[in-house]
Formats: sequence, C-alpha cells, structure tokens
Amino acid sequence: MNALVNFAIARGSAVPSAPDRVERRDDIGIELLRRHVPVVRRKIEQGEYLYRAGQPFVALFLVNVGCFKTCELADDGREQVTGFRMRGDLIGAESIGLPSFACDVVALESGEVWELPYPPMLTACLRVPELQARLTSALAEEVRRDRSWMLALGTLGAERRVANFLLDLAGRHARLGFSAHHFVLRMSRADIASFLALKHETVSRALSHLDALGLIAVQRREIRILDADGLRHGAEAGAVH
Amino acid sequence: MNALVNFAIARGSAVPSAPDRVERRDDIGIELLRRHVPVVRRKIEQGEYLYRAGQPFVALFLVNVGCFKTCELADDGREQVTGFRMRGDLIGAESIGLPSFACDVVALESGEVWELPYPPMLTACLRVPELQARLTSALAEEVRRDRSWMLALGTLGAERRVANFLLDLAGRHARLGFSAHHFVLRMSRADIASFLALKHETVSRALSHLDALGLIAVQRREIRILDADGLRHGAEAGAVH
DNA sequence: CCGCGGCCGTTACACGCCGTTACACGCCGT
DNA sequence: ACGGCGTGTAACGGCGTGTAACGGCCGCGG
Repeated sequence: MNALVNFAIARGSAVPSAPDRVERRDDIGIELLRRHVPVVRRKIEQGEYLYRAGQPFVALFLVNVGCFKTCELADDGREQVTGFRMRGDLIGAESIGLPSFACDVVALESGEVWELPYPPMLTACLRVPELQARLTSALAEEVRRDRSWMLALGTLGAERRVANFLLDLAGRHARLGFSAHHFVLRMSRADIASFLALKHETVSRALSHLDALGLIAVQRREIRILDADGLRHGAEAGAVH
Repeated sequence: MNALVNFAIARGSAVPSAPDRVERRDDIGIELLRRHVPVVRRKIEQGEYLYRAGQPFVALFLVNVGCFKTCELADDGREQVTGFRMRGDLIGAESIGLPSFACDVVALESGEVWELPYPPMLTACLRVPELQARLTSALAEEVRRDRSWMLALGTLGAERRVANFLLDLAGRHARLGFSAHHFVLRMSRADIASFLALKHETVSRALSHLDALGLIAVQRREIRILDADGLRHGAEAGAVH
C-alpha cells in the first residue's frame, strides 16, 4: 500500500464543519505521476540542502523518506522555520511562478525524495486534469496549513503552542501509520522554537512543564503523549508551579 | 486600463534575486476570464461577510473595489486576522479542494467583487491553460505572502512589525497607482493588532512612537510615510525614550 | 578502548517588552 | 445632547527573553 502522493488529501483543517471528504486515491495519483512524469529518485544526507533560495526553480519534490524543514530568510539575515515536511508531503510548490526557489529546504535526517522536473510536470498537468487538480488542491492545503499556524501563533501562549505542535506531529504520524503516542522529534529545539516564534529555552521549559504536569513524557527528542485531551484543552491554567 | 486580474503577478517577494519578471498581461487575463467564465458583479456593504467558514464553497472572488479582511477561527472561539485583500486580489482560493469555505471574509468598507462561480471556473481552466497557470501562480504567491508574514512575526518586535505592515500597505497602494506616502487605513487598530499578533494598545503605542520619531505622521486612520528608509532599516534602535 | 571537545538540551535568575487594566477623548450616528 | 465605538495614554504586572552555567550525548582522535 503506497501512501504517497497524498498531496491532494486535506489535513487537519481548522474548520470543524468540513470533514475530510476529499477522495483518497493515492495509488491512482502515484501511478498518474509515474506514467506522465520522469520521476527521479534522489537520496539526501542529513543537513544537506534540498535547495536554497535563489537557485533556479526546476523541479518539485515529493518526500519519500525523511524529514525536512523549510526556512524563510530575509535580506538582513533574519531566518524563520516555516514548516516541517515528511513522507508524502510536496515540497517546492511555493516557488511555482518564480524563476528561482523562494526559500531554503534542509534535510533533518538522511532520506529520499522523488524529484519531479517542472517542465514535464507542467505539460503532464495540461494533459491530465486530475493531476492538475491535485496540485492545485495541494497548494490550497498549504495555504490553509500556514493560516492555521498563524492562528496558533497569534492566539496561544508559549506552552500551548508547544502542546499544539506536538498534537500536530502526532496526527501526522498517525496518518502515516505510525504511533501517535510515541515518536521521536527529528528537529532540534531551536528549529521548533523558530517555527513557533519562541526561543529554544522557552521550548525546553514548556516541554519540561508539560512533562511535570503528566501530559507528556520527554526524554531529549523522544516524546510520549500521555494525555492528548489534556494537551488539547490547554495545559495553561492550573499550573502546579 | 484595467489593472484587474493581476493574480498572476508576483508581489514583493522576500527573495532579492527574483525580481518581478513575470509577464504583466492583465488585459489578456481579464478578457480570458470574461470569455470563459460567467462573471457576476456583486456589491457588498461595510461589515458584510463575503462568506463565512462552513458555507458551501461555490465561487472564487476578485476584489474590484474595497478592502477585505480574512479571518481564521478555531473551535474554541479564538480568532485571527490572516490578511487584507484589496483591488485585484483573489479571494477564496484557500478553500479550493474543500466542500465549504475555510475562513471568514469581511468587507472593511463597502465595495464590489467579481464572483467567479467555481464549476465554470474549473472547466474554463481545463480549456484554457493560461488561466490554470494564473490560478496556480496566484496560489503559490499566496503561500509566499503568508510565509513572508510568518518571518516578520517570528523575528521582529512589535514596533518593527507595525513599520513593516505600513511599508507593505504602501507598496500595495503604489502598485495600484495610489500614493505610497499618504493613505488611509481601512482597518481598525484591533484588526491590525490581530494580524500582527499584538494588542491594539501596542499598535497604538507603536504608531505614536514612529510618529514621535518623525518616520510617519498619524492622525487616526490617516497615515503619512515621511521616512520610508527609516521604517525599513529599523526604528527600534535609537529610541528617544 | 578511553579521553576529549563540541553540540544540544536543561535549568536558574533578572530584566524588559508587551499584555493588562483603567480611564479619557474624539468621532459618529441616533 | 447623548451613547457607543474606536482610539490614545498611562501605570502596573507577568510572560517570555536574555544570559549564563551545567550536564548529557555523540563524534572525533588518541
């Protein structure tokens, strides 16, 4: 069972009234791709850049194995992790319409991506409406994901942001068939902190506190979710201090 | 000269090496639309919802006149302004692939949108590759815009966020042919605050301070940019306190 | 194998920015 | 004129930050 090319599948949206009604035809998708696009398997090492901002935009990527972070950067050196991508996620779509990539993408562990050369991808989309629809949906989904995080960053305190982050990760793991209650963080505290608009010390403190509350168990990068509902509802109030 | 349907035109990207090389064929775009899609003009009053989260997704919208805010909302009542849309901007693309809209859109002043019924739009895209390409580009652009704000929110202090916001507005006004140095805010302090992940008092303070520094002149919602470079470079240091 | 050094994560403590609260003013529609 | 909303200003307090020191893990070289 090939769970790839789920980039047309809606993920946890903030809209309660909109369940994931979208068709889950992964195999068709991946078969579509392989039939119409010359897919290139590409290994990548930990710490290696999949691409950097400014390099010519020549392909999209589909994560097969591994975990990646996307980094937005400003002229003055400011840097911000804008997301984490894992198996089945599409990478590079944000740069469509530009001559060169718009951000950095770094491998957090060694892995493998499927490279989808863009011109062939484009012509394939023209001939296969289904493929085009999937790409468009994936882009819309990307927007929704980012907006959802803007909501979290704008309305939640530090500890709840971290809790939210863990729940998001748990959900994605579950969707990939992994345990939602026990997993390993592939990214450093600093990466999490940047993504959540915090400092790494604050992330550490939040994790320690959630641990002390009995909601999770932390051991460096190993996470155990002990009380998902507790995390969801808000571990802010009733701090045992 | 019809400046609409510039939703395939790259806006201020964070990538310095990627100037707006994209073709500016607005007229072709709008003609394409009118030829293949039954465009519906629709007036809208101040405070009216263009659509709300959960309503069936039946159309995209193109802003002709007015200013709109998009609001993300959570089950527990939390709310977050995720962006402001003005003349030429596409609205609703984030909901593509869903049965219902994913967020709220509110008119900040009375205006007019062009409604693009979605099924016709979809079939038109299939027949007119150019149209499809524009839609895809617009979506990618949307992602880049959001990411750019995530960068700002994650790396800048309150005052610089406000400064950044004003510069962004100025740039958009300029692109529409209006003055970049003198304009009126269409949104309340509270809206700005939500968008920038601040409180409205903080926005007030920041504006007052930027005024005191001589970088801008504020009178309620009327803004004058006196020193754009000063705003850009950072009004944080050298506070006159 | 062991020792070493660097990186990452944790914790403690003081400070500062921004949130909180409160109040007054101006604008606007009633 | 009145009331309500949006806005400006100020004092206070707290959350998150900055800084620093410590400790554990891992890779490196001896």
